[in-house]
Amino acid sequence: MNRKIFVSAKEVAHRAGVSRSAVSRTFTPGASVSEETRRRVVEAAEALGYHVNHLARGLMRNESGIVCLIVSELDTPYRASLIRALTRQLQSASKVAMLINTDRSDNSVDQALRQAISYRADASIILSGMPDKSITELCVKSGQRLVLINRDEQRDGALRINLHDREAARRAFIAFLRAGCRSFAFANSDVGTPSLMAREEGFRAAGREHGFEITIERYGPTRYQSGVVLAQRLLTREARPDAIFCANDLLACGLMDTARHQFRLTVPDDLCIIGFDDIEQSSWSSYNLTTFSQPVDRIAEEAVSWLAQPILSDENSCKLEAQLVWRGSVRGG
Amino acid sequence: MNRKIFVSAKEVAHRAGVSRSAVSRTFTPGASVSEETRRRVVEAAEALGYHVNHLARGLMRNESGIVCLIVSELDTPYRASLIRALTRQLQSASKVAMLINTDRSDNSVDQALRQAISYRADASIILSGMPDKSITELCVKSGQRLVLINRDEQRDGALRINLHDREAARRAFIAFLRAGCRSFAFANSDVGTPSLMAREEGFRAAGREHGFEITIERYGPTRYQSGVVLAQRLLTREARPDAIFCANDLLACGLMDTARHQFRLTVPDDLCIIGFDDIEQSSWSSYNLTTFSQPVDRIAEEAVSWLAQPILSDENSCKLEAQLVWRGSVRGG
DNA sequence: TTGTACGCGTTATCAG
DNA sequence: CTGATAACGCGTACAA
Repeated sequence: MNRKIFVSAKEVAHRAGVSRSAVSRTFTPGASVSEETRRRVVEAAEALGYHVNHLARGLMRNESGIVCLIVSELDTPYRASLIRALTRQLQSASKVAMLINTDRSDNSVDQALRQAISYRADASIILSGMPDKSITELCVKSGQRLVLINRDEQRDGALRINLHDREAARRAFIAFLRAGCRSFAFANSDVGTPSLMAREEGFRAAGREHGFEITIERYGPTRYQSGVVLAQRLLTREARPDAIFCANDLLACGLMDTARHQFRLTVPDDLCIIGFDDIEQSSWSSYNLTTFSQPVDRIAEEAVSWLAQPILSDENSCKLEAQLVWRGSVRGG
Repeated sequence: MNRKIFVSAKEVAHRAGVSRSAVSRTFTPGASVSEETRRRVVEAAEALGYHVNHLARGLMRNESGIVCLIVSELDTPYRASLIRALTRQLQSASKVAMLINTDRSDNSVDQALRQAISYRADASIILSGMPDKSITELCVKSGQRLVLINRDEQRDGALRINLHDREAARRAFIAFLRAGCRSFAFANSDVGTPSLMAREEGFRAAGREHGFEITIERYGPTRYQSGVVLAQRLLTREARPDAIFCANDLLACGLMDTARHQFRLTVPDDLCIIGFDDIEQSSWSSYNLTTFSQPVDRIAEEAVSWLAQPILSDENSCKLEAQLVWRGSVRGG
């Protein structure tokens, strides 16, 4: 089981009739080796099936090439597409992703970061939860880079990537208003993530400014089933809303399905809906959901390019815009 | 950028006033250390923020604890849920997942396996594509474990996990027959993965046995949009099918949406549909799709528990059943 | 139980 | 350009 017998540089050197250093240099970009030596080394390596030991190299160079992705509920469409974008970008930057699955508890995020430290990861990217301050400080002090995506809290030395959630919420309200809606609601989970709350507050604020009170309902995790429950709560109210902004697309799908199949409402005639994330399902013709797109490629790009740069300042924040994707769940457009 | 300053066992030893091996023993389960020494070491480690260097440990023990997950299109619902199940199981087994994203080319799978070798991964789990035989042989020879999920090809020393695709296809046909369908079609992508082809052939064979000729259509990647195209091709035929078995749920969703919204058909009255995978969306009320469930937890369990066992034989194959999940897209039930 | 000494596979350094 | 040698941080055989 633990009897692994990988071929080492020593064996390659022996076969090629050169020193170990020559082998090392052959596989180190920018090192000076004669064409002849390189040829012989490469030939021997090929024949033996030699591959540089990244564990040992990382030990020496003090740079493992590993970047930890810390995430919960990674089977959720938005998370999955973000992970895909990140792994791709990391690979182009000659890094490799280590994936750590957490549950919603902050404790498990701490545990994940310890794992990252143990593997001497060059960086950690946190997509879910929020680790304890002491642990992030340890990371930064140890020279590990830290990226926080859609987590709002401030952490010295970390890069924070966020969306303009409030602005988006405001635009959602305006869109509803233009569609002639007069009774507004916000459907949220009870998770309370900063970005989710920012959408809620932005929407409420926009309503207030125009003299409307927003009905707010929160329930469960940020998933389809919660959307079902939220629909049942919101659509049985005395003053039934004719416009619902959902904290994300999964909630919106659940809510839309329930509005149609259980309450026999027509979208967008009886009810306008806007979501958030622009997951693939939102473009499916059963939903055709107007929503805000998370620029996952941009997010991944920002994160990875920041990792490649030398550290500039303690306070590093990156705000990206969420673009409104017009589809058929809002009148007008 | 590469100035990392993690605390080492040496520093902990110094602070605790013991030797470096005492520190090592403290963090090695089953080693003999006195209670007093352990206490002092742990205290010092805590204060300094020490974490065992898994790179160095892996180098010594010849066991990195890393397991590579090689996958393409990881933002697809089925893949994402499988990855989630695998990472969870791996973590419970004190292993960690390294995620490598490939495109559909076999070349990129080879590249991924080289990466796995470089990091001295204890094992590689392949979810997409098929690597070259020479490379898999190198893995096995080097003592790296290999798991192939839903890839049919035979590889010495590797564990193959497969589903009873043919059986499932047969049951799908019987279900259609009982529902009173008389004109059958199979909607496939043109990817040609063994498991996809097995479903196609199993369905065709079942049809033949009952004296029916199956219409087969193939198009594009195994995704929603291909389902749209397949619907357009199948539903404009002179003899329109009243039963379509789709190679997977994504195709089924695209096909169902198109049948309803573009062709104004009612499911299951005008058209019965069965999918494969039981992705979350299939249970959404817009689809309510009858389908076969991929037992992702079982698959992950089989894979990870095999990794923990000593190698038993060269030929290791595991066949799992795909359970039929009855919903509303087939009459009767 | 504890400490010393060595080896794991690399790369960086330095003399040739 | 090349080869010898010293690290890197850890586990462990061995002696105390």
